[in-house]
Amino acid sequence: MYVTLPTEHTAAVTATAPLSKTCLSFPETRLKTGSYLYYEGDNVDWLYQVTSGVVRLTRLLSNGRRQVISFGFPGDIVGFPSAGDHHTDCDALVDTRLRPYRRKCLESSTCDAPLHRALLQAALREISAMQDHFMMLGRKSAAEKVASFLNVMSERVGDDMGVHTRFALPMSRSDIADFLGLTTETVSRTLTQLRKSKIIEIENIHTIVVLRPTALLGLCLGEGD
Amino acid sequence: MYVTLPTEHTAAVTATAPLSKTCLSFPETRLKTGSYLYYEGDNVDWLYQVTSGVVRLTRLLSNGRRQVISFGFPGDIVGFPSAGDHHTDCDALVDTRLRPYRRKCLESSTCDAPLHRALLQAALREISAMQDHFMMLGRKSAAEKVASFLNVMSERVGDDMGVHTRFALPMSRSDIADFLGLTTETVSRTLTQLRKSKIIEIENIHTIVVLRPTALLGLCLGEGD
DNA sequence: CGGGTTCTTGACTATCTTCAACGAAAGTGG
DNA sequence: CCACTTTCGTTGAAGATAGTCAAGAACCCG
Repeated sequence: MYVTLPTEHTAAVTATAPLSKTCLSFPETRLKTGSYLYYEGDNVDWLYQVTSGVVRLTRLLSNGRRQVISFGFPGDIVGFPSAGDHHTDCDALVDTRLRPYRRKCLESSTCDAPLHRALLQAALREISAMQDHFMMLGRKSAAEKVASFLNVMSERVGDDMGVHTRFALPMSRSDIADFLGLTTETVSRTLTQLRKSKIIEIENIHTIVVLRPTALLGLCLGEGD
Repeated sequence: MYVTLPTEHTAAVTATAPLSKTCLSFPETRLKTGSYLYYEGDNVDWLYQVTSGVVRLTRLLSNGRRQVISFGFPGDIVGFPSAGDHHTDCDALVDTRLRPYRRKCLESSTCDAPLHRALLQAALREISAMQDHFMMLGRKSAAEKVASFLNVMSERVGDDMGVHTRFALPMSRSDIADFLGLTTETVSRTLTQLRKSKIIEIENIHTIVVLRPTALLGLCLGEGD
């Protein structure tokens, strides 16, 4: 999951259906909270489609700085290889199930052509979503970043409750910070501000209710000027 | 071209050789300075490999904010589609030549399997390079960003002059700023600082000489602490 | 040469980070 | 199961980094 621009209605709510029925292949992988699916530098044998739970893709810099590259929510594909290797660490934020696909199904259409096409399309969608994320990282204020993040979460995993939307934040404040290029303090302060302006309610640390979706959407684009 | 981490030696200097000899197909496209190869929203019919010159991929936000997504230098592939459409604008910074490949050669291996594989690998490399770029946008200071940018430029298009390296900056300061998530003023000030500390020489506005590559590399990783 | 754009530099300001303290939540071991 | 320890989240004050506004210099193009 990336922070894409709200204008483009990510119409298709990401589906968790199998990408192919031909070579349905392998049983789901189960991953307990905190355990790793792979590490940076590992050889890639499989790609995975998250079917339930949430994973986190991270990249570390020598001096301890960290970037959360993306979160993998149900429907997302994780594990695209570069030169055959993984380029990030991947671990589970909560108990997670993943449907494995052989790497060679991405790289060749011989074993399962529809699957090959689906994985390729997923890779291309990934590129496009990452381009939007660039804009967010490079050109948005802290308030816009946090608002955009909450907005995407609400669209992707929110429970519709009429005007309101409730969703869980399975990740920590520092995960959010490292995802958006901020500090935990700034994330926390920004959430508090959104709460005080009655745009969201912080039901508990890991549960957000969006009270005024339109106001939130406005903040994503930088209206509060 | 993205700002990747300097640790991983991008060993293979990106080659401008054709990706396939099978279906060598179409004559090179020529693009004059300032003219557009495609616009955001255009339907994708072709991908292009830059053979000479430089293109710029940009994305605009309603309020006038701009993100330069990447620069296309010789060897780079541009034009990866998302849902069949272009997701950025692309124009030429200088007179440019591009080798076109049919989109369907990316999406299916039927017409030219080696080309299909090569384009797919290029897309996967793109994802990996963009992940590094996230780190740069989200977690680096202005000085680190500019130093990293110069470092990548020097590796990609620098003329080796013994210890020194000279290269042209075909893009404006504001292109660099929009690429790195800074303002033109900050880019300019940072370059001046690098010049004053004798790490680079600004031969003229669009030509840089790296005088102390090791010092530059140090700044990329944030040594100047 | 002249006009317009781009680049640089300065002064000031805003935003975000840093450092620090405290409270809440969660994990651990007896 | 409870007390203890540790981690995580919030808040405040102070400081730094980068942005804004403005002016002048350098560059480019016709």
